[in-house]
Amino acid sequence: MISFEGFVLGDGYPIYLQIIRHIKQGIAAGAIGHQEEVPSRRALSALLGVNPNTIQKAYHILEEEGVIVSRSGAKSYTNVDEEIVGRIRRELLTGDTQVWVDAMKRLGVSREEALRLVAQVWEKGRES
Amino acid sequence: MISFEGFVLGDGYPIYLQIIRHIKQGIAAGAIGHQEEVPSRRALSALLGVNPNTIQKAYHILEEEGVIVSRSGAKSYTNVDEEIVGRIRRELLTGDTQVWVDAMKRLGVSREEALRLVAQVWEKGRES
DNA sequence: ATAACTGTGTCAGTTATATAATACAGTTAT
DNA sequence: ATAACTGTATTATATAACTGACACAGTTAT
Repeated sequence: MISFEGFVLGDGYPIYLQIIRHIKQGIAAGAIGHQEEVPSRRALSALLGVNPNTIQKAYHILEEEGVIVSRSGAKSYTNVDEEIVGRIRRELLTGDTQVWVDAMKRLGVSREEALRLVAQVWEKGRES
Repeated sequence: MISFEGFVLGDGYPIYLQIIRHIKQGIAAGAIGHQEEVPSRRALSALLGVNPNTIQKAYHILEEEGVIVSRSGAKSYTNVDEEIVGRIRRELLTGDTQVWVDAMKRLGVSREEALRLVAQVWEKGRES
């Protein structure tokens, strides 16, 4: 069963996208495997304190991307093969890094400064 | 006069926030100085193809933060002193880096892997 | 003074996100 | 079989972001 322990809703970013990201992160990190049970729409909506429709929206998109499989009436499960893990990992890892690097460049930060900044911020991690 | 050359609107992120960010980035990078002319609401709205109200929203927030000064009827100018530059630079630089580092940690990436990834992505820069 | 700009404000309408209240049909354990 | 779950769908409502169309007053160059 996929865990949402430690998951807290942020603001300024759509909830359904946060849920999609959380599951993709779990898959990319190897914490979520193949044929793993996904919390039901109602259970997760109750846990997070959001509307079932919001969960359904997230799950529907994940299904379109081939990450989970739903059968009407039955529980939903992850569908994780090598191709999907690779795709998600590239999407998250390279995507996030590219965004950050572009931001640093626009701020006029050199590569060396940027690397130093990372090393500095990495230590006092407030998460994970 | 503040330049919006090379500025392209992204999607999935509020336009007024993109405008605020663009100006703050210019200030943090040193490209925008003190008492510099800001494009009028109407001129920038025409340039970007968005509604004047959206520009007004961005400028209003920047004024509340003390970054620009507007006098009814006259042109608007930047207001950039040492304190403001420092505040903006910390806000963007540390903020962005923290977000990215947290994301990497959630993806189970080690500090060394992350630094290697940065070095790799830095080269083939698609911007700036 | 007057024309062309400037900032500021309001009102109505659209779209996306999220909520709320249901309903219906398929599955699964008992 | 039946109860308790599941996924799926519909309708209505609220709010934020954005658009569109104005109006009014202050500034500035001529």
